[in-house]
Amino acid sequence: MSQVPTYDPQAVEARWQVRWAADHVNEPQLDRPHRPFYNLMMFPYPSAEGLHVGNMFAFTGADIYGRFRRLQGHDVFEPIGFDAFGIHSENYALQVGTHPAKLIPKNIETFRRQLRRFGGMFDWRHELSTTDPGYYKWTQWIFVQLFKAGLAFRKKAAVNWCPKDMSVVANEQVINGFCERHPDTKVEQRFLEQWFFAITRYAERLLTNLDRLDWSESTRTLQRNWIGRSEGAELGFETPGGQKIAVFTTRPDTVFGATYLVLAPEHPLVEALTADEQRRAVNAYRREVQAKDIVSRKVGDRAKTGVFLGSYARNPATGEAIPIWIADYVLMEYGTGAIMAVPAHDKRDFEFATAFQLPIRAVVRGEGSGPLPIVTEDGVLVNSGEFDGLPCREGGRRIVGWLQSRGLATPQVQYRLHDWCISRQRYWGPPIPIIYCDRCGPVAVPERDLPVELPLIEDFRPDASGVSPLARHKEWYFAKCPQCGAQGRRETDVSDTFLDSAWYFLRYPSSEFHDRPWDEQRTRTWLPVSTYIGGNEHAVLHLLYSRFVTMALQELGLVHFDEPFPKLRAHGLIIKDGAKMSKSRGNVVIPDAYIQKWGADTFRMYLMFLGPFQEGGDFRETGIIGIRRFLDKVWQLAHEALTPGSALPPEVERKLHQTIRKVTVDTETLNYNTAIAAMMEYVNLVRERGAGSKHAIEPLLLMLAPYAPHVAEELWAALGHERSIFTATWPTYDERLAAAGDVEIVVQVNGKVRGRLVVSRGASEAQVVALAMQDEAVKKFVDGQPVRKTVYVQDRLLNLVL
RNA sequence: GCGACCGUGGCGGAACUGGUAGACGCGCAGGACUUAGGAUCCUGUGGGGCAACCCGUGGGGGUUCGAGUCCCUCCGGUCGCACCA
Repeated sequence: MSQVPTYDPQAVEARWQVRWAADHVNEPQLDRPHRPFYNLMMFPYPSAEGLHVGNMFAFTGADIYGRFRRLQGHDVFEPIGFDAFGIHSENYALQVGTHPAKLIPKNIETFRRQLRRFGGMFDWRHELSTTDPGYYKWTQWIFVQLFKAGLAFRKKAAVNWCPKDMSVVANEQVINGFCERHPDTKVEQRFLEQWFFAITRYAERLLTNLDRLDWSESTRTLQRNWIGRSEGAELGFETPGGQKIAVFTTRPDTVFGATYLVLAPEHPLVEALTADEQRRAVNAYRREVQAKDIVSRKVGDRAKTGVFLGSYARNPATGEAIPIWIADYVLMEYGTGAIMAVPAHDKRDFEFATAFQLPIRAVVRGEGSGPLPIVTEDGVLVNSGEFDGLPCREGGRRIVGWLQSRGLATPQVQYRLHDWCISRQRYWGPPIPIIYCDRCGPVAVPERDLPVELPLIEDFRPDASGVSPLARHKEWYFAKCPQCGAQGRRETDVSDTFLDSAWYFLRYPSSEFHDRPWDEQRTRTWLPVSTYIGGNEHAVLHLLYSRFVTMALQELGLVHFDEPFPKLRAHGLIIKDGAKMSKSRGNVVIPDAYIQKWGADTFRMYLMFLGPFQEGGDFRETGIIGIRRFLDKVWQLAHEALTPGSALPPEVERKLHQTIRKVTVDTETLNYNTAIAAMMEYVNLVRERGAGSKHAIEPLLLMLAPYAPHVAEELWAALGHERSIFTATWPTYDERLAAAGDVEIVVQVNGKVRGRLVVSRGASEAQVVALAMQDEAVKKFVDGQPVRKTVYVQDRLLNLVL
């Protein structure tokens, strides 16, 4: 009997990583693949701290899936890259006093080393970094395409300004009024002229397409809520001065109960509608509101404040003159910036009317009719003229029709989604490729002049002026107008990082082409992405932006599909001691030391064994040993299984087929934890029966390969195979063999388990009942009483009801 | 406040369409082998009870022959949205 060598993960893993690279095993044929499979994972932001377990958890789960598909005969393309532009990187660079252009390559180097070490099946030929001019050339090119199509435009608007970042940020980057990157910093409101992408034009499509995407329901719900569609009508309230105040409402049925109007303090008509005697009060209020930051204005159940303008408008339904107020609970950015207040049927209006003693008129009678406000849409209309007695919904439709015929209403759909503000008054990003010319206006930089390179400047500090650092760089700032040749000025803002990542999946398969952003043939072959795996923290940001960009590109005829990620799976979060890992808590786990100690294979499997991949798990290092013991056992078994061996004992054979079935299903559905448990059960049985032959072990190694690729390769080779295990084929199972053998049937009396019987599969009810009645325990509980009813579940259970 | 998800041993977690609750692993206890062992192997391990049995999936109620799974209600937690008209 030969001596079994010791399992030394470091040696095994190093050996195979070198072999894989040398033999190009992870590099699929991109031009003529048989069964292309694009396995995408969300590329990391290369932080200075290096890859942490959260990243590794996500990448391992995605890599297992890719390797699984590979073994099932797909040509799997699994690229990786770096999302290295952005305020986050830049802030860190400022903090440590190193130029990001120096810092980022170092970080990327670290990430590369870690990503190679953990054994991902990456095709390194197609690595990309968003900071590479060869990449951001095309980010700028996309901007130009959208600009030419009228989808990128400049607009002066109230935008979110983060005083820490000293830049504007998108709505999606504001969390409860605080900056995404600075949870203690409230964003402010500034009126700036900024570049926007017209994502709202796609709101309806972004919403309806969700129905046909194979995404987890939670992610789709997040996007739906974010888009925030509401149906209603725009109603016109006329003033004696001839102005028409437009209000958006989702409850046109309650218009008879509108007893006053409220405009946002910033509403353009405020000036004109203010009566002289109210002017002082109105101006004071508007100043007060302006001084207040957005957060304290929007968040919380603040007491209502407001001021009467001193003028009136006509309720289009009742014809009554109703007072016009301004109040900060009405927001300029939603709807028309003005509302009709129906205090009887809206909580906010009710509070306001109560505070200022404004009239409250109920126009809906609900079931039971509780105290005001009655907000239900299930009631019937009252005090509404000819519409009395109609149910709310129908009444609403009829009222809109009636007002529409008088030019005072239009049915309308509103979205919560805003256009995407992409300007950033910062340095570390791709310059927006626009030149301002006094004669021609904003002109796109011609394609031949792209990229507009980000100049390497030492003084890249942002300031609070709202003007980018690039504006201080005069020789860069001035440029000739591409249209008329006159002296022009470059746009000095850079674009949002989320634009970089909104198209990276298009670049991967075509990354070697320098004359086109993506090759048409390659793109037709590989896209859309087969499976996308990533974190739910990007549910609205990255995923929504990517969908928008793809839709726009499709409409421009630049890609052949409108949804980039037909199948998306969100992984869970790894937590530590019940809490999210974060630098401030000091509980961030860095994988390197664990990989050093246990090896990448053990660590990969351990992470996957913590819990369901899509739910995450709690990291406790005590459990790692269990996985190591398992791999040790596999190692031992494989080395003892060098002979084909005789046929498997029936029990082992059955278990093998059951295991293949379970591991196949569980891997496909990303239930890696239970797949691993099934392999453990199988190994336990093989050992118990001493059945460790080649027959028993080879299928196990194939199933193990996605999870622990290095050790699987090593043992596969030890069993005499010359080619990589990833050129072999995933094992198949025989449903008949998996189901063979006897079964244990539970016998219940009145629903309580009283005995167990082993019978052959498919035994009839009569046979089982007869056997059960002979069982001592069962007999005791039946105790001679007549059995009123029997419930028999084939191969599972018999219940005797007395 | 609104919406979604969740609550199972000492711990992480299993349990297909309602059908043996606690798979698998950690930990723990006892034993074997050892100079030694934080290595390895074997046995046990939800709680109570000597046992027969009884009780157990956050609490209470319901449907059912049968409920962790379905329904109602309450409690607790996580996430998302939050004066969106």
